[in-house]
Amino acid sequence: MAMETRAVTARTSSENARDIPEATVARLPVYLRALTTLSEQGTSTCSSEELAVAAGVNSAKLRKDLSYLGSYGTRGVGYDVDYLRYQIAREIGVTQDLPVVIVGIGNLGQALANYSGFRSRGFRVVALLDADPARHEEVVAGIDVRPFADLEQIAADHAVAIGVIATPALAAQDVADRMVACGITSILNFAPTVLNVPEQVDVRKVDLSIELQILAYHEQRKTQGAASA
Amino acid sequence: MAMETRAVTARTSSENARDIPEATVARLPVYLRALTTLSEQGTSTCSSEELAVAAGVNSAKLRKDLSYLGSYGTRGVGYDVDYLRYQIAREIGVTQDLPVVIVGIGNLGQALANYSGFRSRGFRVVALLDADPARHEEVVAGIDVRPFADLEQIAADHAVAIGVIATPALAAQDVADRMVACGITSILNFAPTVLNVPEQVDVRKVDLSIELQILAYHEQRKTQGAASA
DNA sequence: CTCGTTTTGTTCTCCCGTTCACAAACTCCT
DNA sequence: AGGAGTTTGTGAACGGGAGAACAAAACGAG
Repeated sequence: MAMETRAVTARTSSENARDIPEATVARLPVYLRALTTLSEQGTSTCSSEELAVAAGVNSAKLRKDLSYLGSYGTRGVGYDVDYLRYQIAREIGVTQDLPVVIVGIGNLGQALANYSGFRSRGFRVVALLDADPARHEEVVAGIDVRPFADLEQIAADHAVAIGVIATPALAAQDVADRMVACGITSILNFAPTVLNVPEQVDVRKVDLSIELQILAYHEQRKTQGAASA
Repeated sequence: MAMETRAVTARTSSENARDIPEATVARLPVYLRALTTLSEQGTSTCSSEELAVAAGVNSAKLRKDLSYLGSYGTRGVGYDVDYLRYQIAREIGVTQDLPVVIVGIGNLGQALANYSGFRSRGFRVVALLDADPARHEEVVAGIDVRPFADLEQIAADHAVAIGVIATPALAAQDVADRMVACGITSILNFAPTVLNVPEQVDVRKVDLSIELQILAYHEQRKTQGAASA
């Protein structure tokens, strides 16, 4: 317990594994994307200011974020785009493709299966699962839709650690339980439900109507202000 | 400029419009959803502890969040589910449906158009737009797909304030510019790009591969730790 | 070789958000 | 009517992140 607060600073032989603030971790993928774009445009070097603009953040914040990874820049010059890109990809852990399963092949699940960004950004969809037998005939994005019962076999075969839930809200908790039982330790949840999982399992949720409602709140504030003016 | 920092605390006659912390605003929709679920289960009253569990947050945080809206609970008793639900919906501004346009009717756009959660949570999709003429024949979710050029007309007819971008990354900035020109002041962006908009326009972004990459980072940390143990 | 310029890496300060802990307030039972 | 038991609402301490500002380091000109 009390030990853990110190234990995280204890280093393995790699010495590379410092703990990176959560806010920084959430921005690293944004930097990675911006660097990829710069690289595709033929830029080989960039300053923190340029990269910050491309990523939509403050340059001081960008430099501080990068400093948690190490000193990969050159003072007076800037950063080598491809080198920094590789270092960030390595830090995130997407230098080779990670296997992912998608459960729930409705409209959203199909959209996710067809999303090319997964493949190009370090992930490989190894299976599509659905509880509805009527869907097991289908092929989506070149992948057979298989029964949900196959989850255990597939997870074991491909060493899957990441699962995506795109089912209706009512099914989501059951799916999550089965995923956890299969050894999946990271879940991306699109169903509008709070998932109950063991502490060691990471869950991130994406809720479309929540995002819209946040916008609606600010929208209301704006128009209210305009009405009184 | 400098005036604005004080201006927000100036109250209109309603006196209800204090400024709510951004972190709280982001959680209000979660509480709203939890209250709806409780209401559908026939629960008429709940304590902060019960609601906190349903929403997946700490009960102290929940109470503090609600305190920004006013005192809608009863000490020693708890909260009236339907009453609190209405108060939160009113604060967010979703007591009546808000019109929304979706641009980009690919896989993701179709999934969004078919998503029933929009309608049930305070939004109404009034138009689907796509730049590809081949799609203008189609009907998705009972709504005609129309040319992107119709945006201005539709935005004016329905007083649309919220736009959803589900186009490829390259088109997103152009779409955003056109939306802003049409008077849209809130944008939900699914394209993997940083959007450049005037300060008064709110943008929220949802990036699927970024979410996965954040999970990948923690996944890597977990398995690295396991390897050394 | 030295000086000026550029840009990184880091320190310091401030602010927002979270959490604890407790007083105020309401209900119910006797 | 009064006291015991709950539960809300909030004051205060705490931790983390954001941004400004600066020192250290690299490069280039002369």
